[in-house]
Amino acid sequence: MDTNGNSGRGGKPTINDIARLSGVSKKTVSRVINRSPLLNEDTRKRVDDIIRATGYVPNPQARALALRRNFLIGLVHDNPNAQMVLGVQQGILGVLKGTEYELIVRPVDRGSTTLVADVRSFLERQRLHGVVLLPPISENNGLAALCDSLGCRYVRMGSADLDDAAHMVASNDREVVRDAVAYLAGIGHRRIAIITGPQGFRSAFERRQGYEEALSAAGIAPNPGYAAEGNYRFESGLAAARMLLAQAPRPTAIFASNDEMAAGTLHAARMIGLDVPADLSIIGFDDTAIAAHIWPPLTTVRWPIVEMGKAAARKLLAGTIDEQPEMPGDALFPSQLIQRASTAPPK
Amino acid sequence: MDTNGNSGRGGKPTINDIARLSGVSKKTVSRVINRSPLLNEDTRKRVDDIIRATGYVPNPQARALALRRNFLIGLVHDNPNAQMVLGVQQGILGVLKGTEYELIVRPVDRGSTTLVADVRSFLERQRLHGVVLLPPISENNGLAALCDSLGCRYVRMGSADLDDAAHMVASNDREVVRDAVAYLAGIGHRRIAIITGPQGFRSAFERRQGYEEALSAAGIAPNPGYAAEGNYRFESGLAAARMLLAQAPRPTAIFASNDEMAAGTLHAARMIGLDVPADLSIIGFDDTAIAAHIWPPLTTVRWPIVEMGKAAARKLLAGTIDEQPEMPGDALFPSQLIQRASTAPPK
DNA sequence: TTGTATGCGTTATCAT
DNA sequence: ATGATAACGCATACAA
Repeated sequence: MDTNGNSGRGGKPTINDIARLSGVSKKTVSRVINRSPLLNEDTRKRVDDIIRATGYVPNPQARALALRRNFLIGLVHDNPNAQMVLGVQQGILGVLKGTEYELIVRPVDRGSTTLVADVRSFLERQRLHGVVLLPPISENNGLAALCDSLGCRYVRMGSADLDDAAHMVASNDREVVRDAVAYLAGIGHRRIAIITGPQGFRSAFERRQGYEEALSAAGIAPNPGYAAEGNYRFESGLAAARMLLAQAPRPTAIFASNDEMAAGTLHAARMIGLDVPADLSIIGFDDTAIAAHIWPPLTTVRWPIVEMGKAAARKLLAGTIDEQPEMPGDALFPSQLIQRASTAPPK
Repeated sequence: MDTNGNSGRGGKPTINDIARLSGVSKKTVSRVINRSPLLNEDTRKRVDDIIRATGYVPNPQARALALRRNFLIGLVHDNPNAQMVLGVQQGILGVLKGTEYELIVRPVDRGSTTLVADVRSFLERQRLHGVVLLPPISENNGLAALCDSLGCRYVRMGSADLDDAAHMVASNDREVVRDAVAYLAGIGHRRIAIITGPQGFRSAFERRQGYEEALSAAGIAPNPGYAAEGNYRFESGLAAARMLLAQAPRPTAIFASNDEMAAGTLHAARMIGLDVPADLSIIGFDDTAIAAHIWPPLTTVRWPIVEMGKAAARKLLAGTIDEQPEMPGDALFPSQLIQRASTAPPK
């Protein structure tokens, strides 16, 4: 027996109400909802009018059960960078707005040995439409394979092409760092040091590669003492910079692989009485809020993170009735060097 | 006919598989899942063993349909402050971890005339277990009433008690600002200015009240020229500070209602050659990453935002099988003054 | 304490 | 092009 359909008293209208009101079967209503091509235009319009008039909205829970798939987009990450998580969220949500999709946020522990198993049970339970994988876990090929095997769409974000265009939103870290360091060389610096990100992060690798390529292009011999590793945190930048600034001869410029470490570098310089940029030029990476607000305002690299989040969401929605038009730049996300006041020619 | 249950071939086990395997009805299995008290301990254990052995997990979509309620917690906000959104998320997710609940993030537009209608359709569609309302929209009583009428649990976060304990997680902004300004007075400042937050924000109101109460307690007559309004952004802080510093006599200390505006104040001071803290003391609010990383490190107020997010989630989960123990501090979230290097006695 | 029948609101299958 | 009927997987009412 089919009793769902509340005959107008209380509650929200169901597909049966619409069917009864428009004098068709519920399957036909379903076809209207799902934009089935094999539908008489007249009946489509008639049903559509009733839907609009009643304010009917399909029940997502029932659809999820029947389709064995939810209208949810997952954001799976290991909180590498607050600015990034929030920027990506903002981008995704901007695209999801007005669609029937919602965003569900899922932090994971990249160090855990059960990482893949955790994500698996999450995906199996929630039956998401798709997920966005943030670095560094986006670099895990096992996770991508898992999504595939579970029939869950995915898009990986990262600093290099790890996957095909449908599954990847990449920035050009290497290239832009090459430009940044070339800029330092161009204004006369020869003793240029780097504070790298932690080993195992693709972003750290790419940025260091860009640094080395720029040195090489400028004919500067790499100096092992001019490279120190940080972990993307302020304190590590401070420590790394102190080490770097203790070298003889002292570097006249430091590229820090993110803004937080650049801020640490600034503190380190100040602690030994160095003026920035007169005695030391500093370049950061990310263009977080801190970059423009410290003194001197930091020359840094701006990463179009919100746009990348949007692109990821658009790729996930491709082929659905909520499909968003692919944007021209969805394949390439050029970062750019933002020149502020922390860089100057060496004395 | 009852055919769901896949007899072991492919797919994940359903409640019917468990029922068949343990020789009971599916209703009994359902009782085990939902911890029904009226259950023979023997059968409970037997079914539980099968569940564990098979790795059975109830299908959330089916439960949602039958219960007409989802196992989702919503975070509804209007992005007032990135740090805050992320901190609350972190707190909520920390509590949700290990439970069957997930977090769904929903930005809204507080300026929209359809705000309440938007939230209504969101809640009606998703049938969330509960929502966390962030300021400033948490100050909207209509939203709280809406949640109530929809049978959706809610917790409001804010700077003052707007609701009963079960629905409110509040910080003591007024009190802590009173302490902060009293501290300035205590080290000798008499000309203390304030940069307020935007009108209409309860946090702005509370912080200003705290400022005025402290002045009054210190026997300092309020000077209208020593108050300027900002909008919580860097640029507004910069502009407000320039105005304040143009007053004669010039204030020797400025309390900025958040860190970003405090950073703007620092820039304004530097632009006219003032030394901080020798010529001007500055106190901020939030203890965002920027506070500790600018120069000089900023004296500010630390707001236990992550703990507040946790408390909100715990209140939402109260009474469920995933109930988390109430923590001692779940009613009170004392902020504290973090003394760093941007404050000193006046010259 | 446990089981039977039925509902939850949608989509899929297979007719016509 | 449209409809009748059976899934989808779990919970509730009522019976036993």
